[in-house]
Amino acid sequence: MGYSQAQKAESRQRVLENASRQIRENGIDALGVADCMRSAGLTHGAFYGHFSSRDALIVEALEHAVQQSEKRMAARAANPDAQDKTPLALLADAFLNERHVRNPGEGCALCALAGDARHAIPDVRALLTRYVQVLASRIAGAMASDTDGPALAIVATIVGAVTLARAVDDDELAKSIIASSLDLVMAQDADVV
Amino acid sequence: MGYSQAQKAESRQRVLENASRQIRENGIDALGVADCMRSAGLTHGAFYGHFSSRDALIVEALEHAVQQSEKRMAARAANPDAQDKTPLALLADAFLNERHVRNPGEGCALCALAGDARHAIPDVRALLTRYVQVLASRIAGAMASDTDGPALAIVATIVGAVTLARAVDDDELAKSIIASSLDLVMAQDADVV
DNA sequence: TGTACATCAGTGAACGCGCGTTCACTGATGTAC
DNA sequence: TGTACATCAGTGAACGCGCGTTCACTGATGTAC
Repeated sequence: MGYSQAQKAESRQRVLENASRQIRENGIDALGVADCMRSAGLTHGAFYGHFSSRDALIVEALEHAVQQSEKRMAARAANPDAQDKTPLALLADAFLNERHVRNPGEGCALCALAGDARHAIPDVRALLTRYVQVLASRIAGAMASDTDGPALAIVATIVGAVTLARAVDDDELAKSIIASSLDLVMAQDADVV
Repeated sequence: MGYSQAQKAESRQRVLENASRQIRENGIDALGVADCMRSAGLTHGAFYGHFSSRDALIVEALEHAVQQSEKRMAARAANPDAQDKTPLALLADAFLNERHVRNPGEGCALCALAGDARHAIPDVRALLTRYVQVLASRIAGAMASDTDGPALAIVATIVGAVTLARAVDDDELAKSIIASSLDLVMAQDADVV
């Protein structure tokens, strides 16, 4: 066939972005080498020209997803619109909404893969561990109170709510989980004792 | 070889209990037919004398885990010791402790499998959905307030906290997640506005 | 600028492996006489 | 109570299949002259 050098970089990027979406959508175990190559318009044989192994792709795809999330968080924090909302409300809304629940492939990597992390390779656990800390410090920074106390609990509530809303087979229950959790998180904004 | 009828029932129970522990410990995908037969002291060929398929075993093993958790919750609610703790504190302590985090195989099926549910067969999702509702109504019943509002959020916080504590590769962070989440849950006991 | 050729992105067949599942077989159990 | 035999829990080899990985090959790209 013949492909230019520029096309190779594009191919690689396409594979990476597809894999990043697929692991969030279907889980790490479900990512097949042939699958993600096919969805990038290639055959499986070309895979090892781009990545040294399936595990290497998974780590890079997760890095991509995490970076994407962190960029979005930074952009949202710097964004001056919606000034009627507190910083914590802005952050919580970004995770606890129906669109995010319905589209794991484009959403937060931690919400999508928290359950997979325990069984994943060390690099994956390390990446998600760091992301937990980044998320917690963003939450701590967005809160009225100056203690870091509830930040990790809020991360737990957000991840648990999104995970459960996606887990249950009842749409109404899923909505209630999100609504109830959003209320609980927001309540932490006010009560500086 | 030759085995009595009573032994067959014992074998089946052993396979079921092993599978129930294994799916909580390693996830649903990781449960192999040969693995769980071997850990029950049998060879893989005998499997289909007990269960019609791998999926059928998974559903029964999960049912077993859920029933076990529900029994334990009922027993704890009826247990009169530790009267210095509120009913909600008793419930929260049962999930948010280091022993539970360290031993997913003997713990709550929802905390262990919330992330897997999204990719699992409908029967598994249905079982875990019901369990979410059972847990939420137990929490609602244990609270001072008479509104069901925060119950689902507390379920989310508990499941998220246990999932994250098991996910991260840093023991201190895991402990902080549990401690912070326990504080957040306990705080819901007091503030009847 | 035009030609010859080395490079290398991508193809598709093939590999070993582990999995869920099937099945012919074994031999103690437990029933029928 | 003792014997003959059907039952059936468990064994272990075999099956098809999909997976990650390898590799000989193809043909346009892009460089050297």
